[in-house]
Amino acid sequence: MKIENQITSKIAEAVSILFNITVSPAQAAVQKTKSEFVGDFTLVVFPFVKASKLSPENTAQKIGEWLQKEMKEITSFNVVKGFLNLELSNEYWWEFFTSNYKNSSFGYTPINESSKIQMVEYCGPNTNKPLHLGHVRNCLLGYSVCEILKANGNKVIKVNIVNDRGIHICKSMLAWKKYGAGETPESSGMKGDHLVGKYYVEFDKHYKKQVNDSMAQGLTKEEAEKNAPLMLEVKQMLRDWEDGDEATLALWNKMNGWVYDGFDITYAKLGVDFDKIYYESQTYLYGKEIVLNGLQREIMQQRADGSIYIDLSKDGLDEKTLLRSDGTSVYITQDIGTAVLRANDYHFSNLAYVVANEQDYHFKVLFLILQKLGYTWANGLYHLSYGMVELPEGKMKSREGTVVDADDLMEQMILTADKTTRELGKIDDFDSVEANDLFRTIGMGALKYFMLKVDPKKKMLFNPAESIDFNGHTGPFIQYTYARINSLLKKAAASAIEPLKMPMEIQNKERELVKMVYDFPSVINQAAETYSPALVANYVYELVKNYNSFYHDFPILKEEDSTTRIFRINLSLFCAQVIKNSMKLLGIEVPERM
RNA sequence: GGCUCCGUAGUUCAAUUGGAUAGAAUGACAGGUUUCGGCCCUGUUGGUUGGGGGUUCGAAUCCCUCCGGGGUCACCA
Repeated sequence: MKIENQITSKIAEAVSILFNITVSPAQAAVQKTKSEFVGDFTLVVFPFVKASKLSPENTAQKIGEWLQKEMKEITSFNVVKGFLNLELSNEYWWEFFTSNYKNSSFGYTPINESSKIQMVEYCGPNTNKPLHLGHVRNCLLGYSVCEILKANGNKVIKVNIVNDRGIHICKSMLAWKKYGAGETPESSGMKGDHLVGKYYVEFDKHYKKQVNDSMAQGLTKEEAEKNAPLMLEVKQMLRDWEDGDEATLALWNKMNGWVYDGFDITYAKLGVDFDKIYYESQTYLYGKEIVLNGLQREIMQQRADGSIYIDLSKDGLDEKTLLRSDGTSVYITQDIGTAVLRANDYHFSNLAYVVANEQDYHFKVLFLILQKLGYTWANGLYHLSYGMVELPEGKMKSREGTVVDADDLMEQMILTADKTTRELGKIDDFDSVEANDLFRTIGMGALKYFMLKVDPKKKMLFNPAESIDFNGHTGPFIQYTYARINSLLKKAAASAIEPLKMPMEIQNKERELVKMVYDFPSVINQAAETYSPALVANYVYELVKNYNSFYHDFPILKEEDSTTRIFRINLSLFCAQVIKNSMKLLGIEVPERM
């Protein structure tokens, strides 16, 4: 049992005996003492002053005295206004330190048979264009959340949903057929997803020209758009696809194949992966029977024209159409089908969708419908609604060409890491494989940290110039600290064998570090509960800053007192381990040297 | 317009979920045994938490209102 919880239950006991009141665990809970004050844990006593009929100071004083008598771990306390600061014994912290400092999986909860199954959907690409900056945030978040959930003791299943059908992919196909002259990834040397994306743009170009020409001849914009030959052709192509026309399907398969080869490269570079990929072309028909079944059970209604909808007005939402009058599915119907399919495939207890907050309304409706259909697992659905990525000049607009491409972005980061690292000249003895691996580690570390340090729920500004910065609150800063500790530990290898004993004197900064690594498991827990990698990112940064300050102020290998020296070496070891484990949760590697 | 999310140093982000004097980074300026790896460390500077009201021992956080911004309101996805 964690010491905070022990203290909390003792506090409940204390106020019951002293003031004759019963309090909730929340009221008796302690929090970490702020660093400006002396102490380890703090109780806020204001909620008890009415019952104690004493001043806040005296209330705190009484509780403090009682706790000090009852708990051997509490050696002293002080009172500032209504705040009771408790200080734990060095022996307590020492006991914690010695029993965990060598544990390479410190903070991680093991997974066993009774672990919950947690599914996470992320990425969600379309097959008509390459991944962009928005997908990057999505993928990094999704992957990191999965790592955190695993570390918190869940069985995690990572799934992707690929939007591989519909008018958008037909546009690329048609343009390729008309203007492509048989171009392939091999013949052009282009990555498959980029090649297909090129023809999507190509379609738009020709289409716009047709529209403009018609408008010049006096048609309204609407008429021109609707009747442009290209638009009519592409709609016919979609019908052909739905009818199973062989030539159309063959072209579709070929071009999607190119795209998937391209995506695989991008996923690998990003360091993300999936246990199962769902394709909309395979699931889009599945929701229909569920809706029809819902109609029979009168959960849904039918209009005179045959379309089927659900009335959510009693829940503060609107009517939502689920099947068109011609009987075909709409987007949300596919999502209903896919969700049921997944529940049958994996029997998850939770399913989190990593999708941008522009779809908040969609998921509200989706979850509500699934609940109304009576699926028990529907209560375990969660929309991890993250904020959109914006650029200094505003939103990304594909029409204005301001989209930041994922592959280009990663390449830029790695090139910058290359340049910066070579300038420092510390890795002159690396061969080219080692060096390239390092540049990738640093460049991707910078990018990942930059995107994960901000609260997922908030929109974020992506400033290319700042993201590439390696100083301050950045990934490379953390990686550097790790590499430096690693170098220290290598040199210390011999002396570290001596037995670890508690030093006579423990410095404040050492004590702070011990307390910080002690927090790691609860940081993981909180990050898992709130689906927030940002908590881990900010925690590890704080730890690194504290370590650097300690490193600056105190000798480690050069410390003359051997007991203190051994302690400091092992404290460094413990910190390095927690840094590494934290970064792993963010999907970021740490280099042994840099 | 309805619904919804957001607004914190010049800028980018924090703030233990209602707790102490709102903290970091960056920028600017000033400093520090580059020999345990200086991609480091220490200062100074910078705030009416968008404005106003309310709730209470206590509000950046909860409620109301106004101002400003985003998203969303399809038989599109």
